[in-house]
Amino acid sequence: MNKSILSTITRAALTDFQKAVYCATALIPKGETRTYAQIAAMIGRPRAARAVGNALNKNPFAPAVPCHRVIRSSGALGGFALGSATKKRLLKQEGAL
DNA sequence: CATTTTTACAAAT
DNA sequence: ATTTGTAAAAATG
Repeated sequence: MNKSILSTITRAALTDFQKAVYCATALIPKGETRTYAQIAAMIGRPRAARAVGNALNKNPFAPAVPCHRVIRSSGALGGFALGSATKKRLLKQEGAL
């Protein structure tokens, strides 16, 4: 309903946490990868790896932030809005894999 | 504004 | 592989 849309727009303003996540993710050097835990630790929330993934998922700067460089500690690519296949391909292209 | 649900994680079992 | 713990946003009321 309209209420949901309004709620989304109201919260569309980036929070400090989101800003930190996008910044840290954008700082990842090309050809390297970071785990969600590393990003979380970088921004001061070492226990918020999950929240980091959440922020990247909503990532309003889709092409601005290299979310494809962020993977899980287990080595899994995690998820990707454009599909895990695309993410894997991008990492391979950069030489991260 | 408070409460509940969901989530692209991580560590332990 | 399954369970538990943690953190934040979106949805719901």
